[in-house]
Amino acid sequence: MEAGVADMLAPGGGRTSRMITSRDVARLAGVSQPTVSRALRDDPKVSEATKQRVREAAVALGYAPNAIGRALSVGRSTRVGLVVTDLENQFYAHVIAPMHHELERLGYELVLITESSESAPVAEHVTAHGLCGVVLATTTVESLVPVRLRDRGVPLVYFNRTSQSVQADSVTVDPENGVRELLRDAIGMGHRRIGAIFGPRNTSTGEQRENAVRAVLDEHGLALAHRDVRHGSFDFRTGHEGLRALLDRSDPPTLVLCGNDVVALGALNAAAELGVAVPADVSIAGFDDLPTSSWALIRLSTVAYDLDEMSRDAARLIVARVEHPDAAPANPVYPTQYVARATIAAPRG
Amino acid sequence: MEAGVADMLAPGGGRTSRMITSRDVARLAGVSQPTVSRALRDDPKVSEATKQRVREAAVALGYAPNAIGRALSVGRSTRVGLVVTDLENQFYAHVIAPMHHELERLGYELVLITESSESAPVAEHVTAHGLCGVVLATTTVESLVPVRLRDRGVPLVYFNRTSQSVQADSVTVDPENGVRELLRDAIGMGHRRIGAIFGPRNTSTGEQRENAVRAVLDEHGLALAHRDVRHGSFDFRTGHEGLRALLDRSDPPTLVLCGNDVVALGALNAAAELGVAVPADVSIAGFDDLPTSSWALIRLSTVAYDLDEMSRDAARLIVARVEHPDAAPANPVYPTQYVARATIAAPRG
DNA sequence: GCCACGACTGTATGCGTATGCACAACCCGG
DNA sequence: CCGGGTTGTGCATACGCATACAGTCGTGGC
Repeated sequence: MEAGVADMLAPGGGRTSRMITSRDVARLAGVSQPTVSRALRDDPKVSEATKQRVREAAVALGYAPNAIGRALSVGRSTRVGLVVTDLENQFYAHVIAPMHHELERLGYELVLITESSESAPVAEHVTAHGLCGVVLATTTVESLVPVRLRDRGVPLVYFNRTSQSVQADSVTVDPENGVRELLRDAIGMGHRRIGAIFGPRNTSTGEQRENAVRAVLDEHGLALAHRDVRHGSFDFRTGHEGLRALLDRSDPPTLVLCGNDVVALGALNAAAELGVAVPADVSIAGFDDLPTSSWALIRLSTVAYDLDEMSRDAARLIVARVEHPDAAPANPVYPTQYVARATIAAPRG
Repeated sequence: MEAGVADMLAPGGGRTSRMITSRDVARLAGVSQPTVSRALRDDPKVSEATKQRVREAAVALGYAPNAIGRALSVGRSTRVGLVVTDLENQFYAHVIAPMHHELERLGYELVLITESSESAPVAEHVTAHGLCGVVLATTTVESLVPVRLRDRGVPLVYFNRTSQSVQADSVTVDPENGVRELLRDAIGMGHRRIGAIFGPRNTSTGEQRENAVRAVLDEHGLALAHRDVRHGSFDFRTGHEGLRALLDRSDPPTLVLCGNDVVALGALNAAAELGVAVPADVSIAGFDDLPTSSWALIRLSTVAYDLDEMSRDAARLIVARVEHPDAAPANPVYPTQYVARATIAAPRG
């Protein structure tokens, strides 16, 4: 709280001191600036003795090469953008963390971009921020963002999305196995009246999960009643409002499938507010298996896949694409499994 | 799934096309490059007519000024680093989101830095990434990071931390009021045996909250028994293991205060696993009031403050410091209130 | 013993933008 | 009608780094 001690430096808040450049290192090492550049990048054309001298000088001065200068010089940066909708959404935390880590390991940086309603800005971010590539974790099917990017020749990878119009690397999950296991279990328990709170209709992830559910139900001779399905965003509120709407009727579904775990968490909490017991009165299922879903207070039955690996792979793919623009696109698909916990049980009666 | 349609572009993955520069715009608008630069930055020395022409040309070409070039030219970037420990920690999601948004609004970018165990890298990140300033949301009291940064003249703001040695802007919360309200309530309900799972001993936030608790307890003639207090990180695991340890005894505390909400969530879930009822068997309190804490399934009684505003202010402060290095430091403090929910009730017996 | 060649290192230059300065055009008052 | 000021624009250059190219050695082969 108290300031007290007279600090020994200038009082006025530090003027930002001049940067230490490769030229400073060059002067100290007694070589030219380009030699420093080459030595520190371990160019074989520089003698070992010189490298040693340069390295010592660099350490002595606390020199670190300036990424700005380098980016300008080589014509591209080492910064990849990650486009998301909502940074507060739990889901994204678990893609940002591994992706950030992997990119750092590869010598790249992660730049967060939140997609505002308009589509133009995203493409401009790229030039403005000098991005070398973009991971799209949010685009709706008909979005113009990917075509804009492709038009500008910006390397691109889809995260949990695909597109017919723009061919590119992608990482996606195949919901089928998990959904099949889940429904086999649930239907075996006696669930017939099944509802759903799906994600956005205009995203390939949303569509894909919805299609998987409908297909598997069909195999069992079941179908979703139109009045038992809701659509919305992949967020808490969608699940929260969605479940209230589904239960606000005389004959609600006995099992509600949610577009993802965050939606399911919204639904779970809505049930708690309504005094509706889960799974005694309704069963609820999620998709993603976020860490929160395994909490003792939650115990959400859900469809799991390796989100960490998927996020790291996305990082690897965008880097590979940036460094080898002409390589064949890679489109790994991650399998899913059903994780049975405590939110699905046999229906009443 | 199928590739099908022959795409009309080159098959080999796009070569990244040449960037559109201010010179291109200049050519199209029939002016010189510097004029473009001035016009787009709305320099009053450029005539309105010229500005108009330049703007049109820029739009026509889809030009966006290149941040790299600009940064190199002006000698500093518009990128501020945020140093955190763990990107998966819920808490940080709620500081990153508002901070990112505010920085963007101010024309700056957010760069995430996870503090690895070593302290040296952070300082090097600054030069390497060309950061113009840093927000430290993680530093332990004795860390060398702030002094290193200050030595290099890097603008700095402490987030939820303070330091005696390095004077700088900061945003901090004052736990006192919230803690006092909480304890008045709890002690009024009959709690006497009170335990705590505090955060790290070597952070000012941890210390400060601990001190506040001890001081207020003292006012009531109470004290923490040494065996009833645990220390750890501000994470789920600390709360989870901490509560198990505290309850693994014949005479456990009736109320456990947690260093923050994430710790409290860990404790809450540990209780659920142990079959210990909250608040019937133990009461539990948090600190931060994260969105999750107000879920119907959680209903955590906690100490609240305006984390959004605090995060935005941190963004504003670092920008102000970067732009006016000699201004007097600002050290806003955010007040706290107790939010009574469902995890604190009168103890048994 | 001379030339060709390899191994290093220095020189010159470019990346995209911003800015100090020079310069041109114009306006207005005297 | 001319000079000084004002306004608008171009020119030259700098930022830090990387790289093509030129140069300088020294060495080995014949």
